Amino acid sequence: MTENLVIVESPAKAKTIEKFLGKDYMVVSSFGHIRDLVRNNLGVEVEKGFNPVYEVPDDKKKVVAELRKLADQAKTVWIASDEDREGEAIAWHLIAVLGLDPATTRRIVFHEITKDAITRAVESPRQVDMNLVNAQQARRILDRLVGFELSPVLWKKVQPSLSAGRVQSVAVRLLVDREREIIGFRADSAFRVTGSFSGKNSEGTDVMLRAECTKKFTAEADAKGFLEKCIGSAFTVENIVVKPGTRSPAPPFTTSTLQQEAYRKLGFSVAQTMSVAQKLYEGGKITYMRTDSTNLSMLALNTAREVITAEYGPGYSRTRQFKTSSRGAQEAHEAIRPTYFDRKETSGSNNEKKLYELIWRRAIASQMADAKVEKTTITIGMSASPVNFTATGEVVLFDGFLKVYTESSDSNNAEADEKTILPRVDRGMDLTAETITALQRFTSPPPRYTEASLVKKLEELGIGRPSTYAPIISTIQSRGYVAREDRPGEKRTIAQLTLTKGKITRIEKTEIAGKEKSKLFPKDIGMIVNDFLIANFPDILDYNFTAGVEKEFDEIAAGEMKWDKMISSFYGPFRKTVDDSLSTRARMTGARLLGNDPASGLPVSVKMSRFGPVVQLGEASPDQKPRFANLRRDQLLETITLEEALTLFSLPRSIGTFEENEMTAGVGKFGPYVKHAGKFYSLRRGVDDPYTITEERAVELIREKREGEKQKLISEFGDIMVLNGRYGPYIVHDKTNYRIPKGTDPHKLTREECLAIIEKGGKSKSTRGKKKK
DNA sequence: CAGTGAGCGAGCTTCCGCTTGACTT
Repeated sequence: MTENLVIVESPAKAKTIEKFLGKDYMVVSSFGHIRDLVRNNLGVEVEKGFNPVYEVPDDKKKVVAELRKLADQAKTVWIASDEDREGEAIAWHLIAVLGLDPATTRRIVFHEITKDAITRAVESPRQVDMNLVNAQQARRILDRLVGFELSPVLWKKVQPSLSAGRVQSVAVRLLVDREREIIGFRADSAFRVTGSFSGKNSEGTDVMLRAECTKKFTAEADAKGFLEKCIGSAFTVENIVVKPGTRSPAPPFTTSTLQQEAYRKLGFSVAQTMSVAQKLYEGGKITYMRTDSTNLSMLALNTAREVITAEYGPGYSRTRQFKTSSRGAQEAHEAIRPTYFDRKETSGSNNEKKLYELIWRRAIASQMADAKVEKTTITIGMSASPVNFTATGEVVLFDGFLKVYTESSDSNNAEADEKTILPRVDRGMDLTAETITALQRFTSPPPRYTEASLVKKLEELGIGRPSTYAPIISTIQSRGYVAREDRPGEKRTIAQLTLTKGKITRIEKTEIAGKEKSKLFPKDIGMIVNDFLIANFPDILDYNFTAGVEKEFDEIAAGEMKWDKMISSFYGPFRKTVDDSLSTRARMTGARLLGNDPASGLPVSVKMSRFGPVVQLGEASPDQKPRFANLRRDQLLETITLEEALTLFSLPRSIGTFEENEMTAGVGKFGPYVKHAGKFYSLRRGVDDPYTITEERAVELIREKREGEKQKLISEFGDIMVLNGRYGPYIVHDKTNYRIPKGTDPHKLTREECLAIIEKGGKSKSTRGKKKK
């Protein structure tokens, strides 16, 4: 018989709390929500006042049965789910599903996980706040109505199995809008003039100084004219301005900022960051990783101060509490920080070590003193023109938090971040221009989103929650709306004029523009769905839709609005728009006529087909079948030209012979390939191109694959093979794979030993052929 | 196992937010 049963949301939290509460208390976890709207239909009885129809999902049945058993045996049940909308709803569902008495069940909340805080919480139990629960139900029902009414419209008007929702559709819109800005962008260029100056200062020291001209020249002739003026001009230090400044540390991590910095500093994807953080959390090394709060507990502030004082000295410590700035934050948890500040490093995998250190540094730095800097600007005047040159530099007088941590920025402009130290110069000092160069610089389009910068934007708009950022990124990719891709970029020519020793020379350089690494690109189906949704449901696709409904959820939580009234006033007009779009709108295919093929005179068009974007040559008629070709990964229906479309018909093409057999290059089910003697060889993504691949390279690929196959095969006994696979060596027999017992050398296995393993049925459980639920 | 691309129609797809394992050829 348990005296007290405490239910929390997370098992790791249960473990720590149990230690503080002593033996009269048993602490267990609900593993998040235990009940949800039914899965296979709308789950909302619209006619009955939007009555929600709940069920316990299959994967929660076990937890619920266990909780029910424990609750029956306990004298008092305490529900300690998080103190936010979702947590309150979990408490309410628990009471309903476990058949608890609302009057005697005690609802408590922990503000931090310390003995004091927990004892205090236990001393002041309350009852479930139904207004907060209703705000959650309204949120849940609205999301279900939007998702389950919009998606079927897409199935009818665009393609089956597509999806739309309050969050994902706006995430896709951000990417599509940005892509169109990039498509419409025309780069301008201007000449940036920089000079290297030399002189002798009042101490008699020779100094060199690089400075930038304050004027930019659009036309090359103007830049050249300016350089000509520089010949014979006198240069003088006109002014020196020294300004003190301070820099402050960033707040400790939230989910969103952790994802951004782990991407920028460690190259982690959003999902990777969360899975590594989960490991650290389960190991008790960091606090909870799904949080929107920058708040630190009193205990954390105090121990951080002790560690900083001991490690760096009292001058480096400055205790601060940060205000959470993000929209719609619910602050049920602390910021992400190390559980123990005195542990600078941790054990575990390399990634765990790296992420832990990042979290440690960020949290410690947030409790450190400001850095003191001195910014110097030197202005150089010239006799031949009113135009100036300026040099700026920065000196760190006191490093403060910079000793531990500097936040990275998203800009790929490393030059702009560079801080230089300037030499000592004096006002009125004469300078000689050693070289002056005018370099052509192009403006850049707005940057494409990375996974992490998209999360940042969503958070700014108050869309999505810490627990959903990673799933959102994954959903919009798995629906095919967007894809994470690299682009090699294109070469372009830039001009450079250099003035040295009274002579101007001109050279041309090349630079790579538009190179992208691991960026999110909208795909055709994403753009078509986006345009359809904006045309028909502009309100829901509005960037401020979530902010608007959140305001109403807050009113429901405050008891100032009825939840069913809010839902009803949304659903009326929404439902009408759904019906209108179903009855009036035509199918969307993104079709475009590009022109006519000069060779055959046939019309050339593009559209979204059942299997993806295609270019079509000719029209379907009883006596003629049109030809089709797939678009390339880096092409869009919206921007492809007639010329580009026509080259897509040149595959498969012959590229030469090898060992007396013809080689052809093409694109098949599994991507670009070279075919030779009936066998296929995949091309390397990002390296090879079926349109341009040479005979030599194709032969190289064939040889590489043959070599690889040799390595893969460890031994062969007729119908039994020992192979090297992705997860180590294994045995194949009769199309089934068998695990090799640990400690066995796969190279020494005999046919008899293999048979024994097969007999024993050391079968690896294969899900092949089975449908995943 | 290196396509397909029409149209019919059955039956299926789908949301967001809270939490962990399962399970890899």
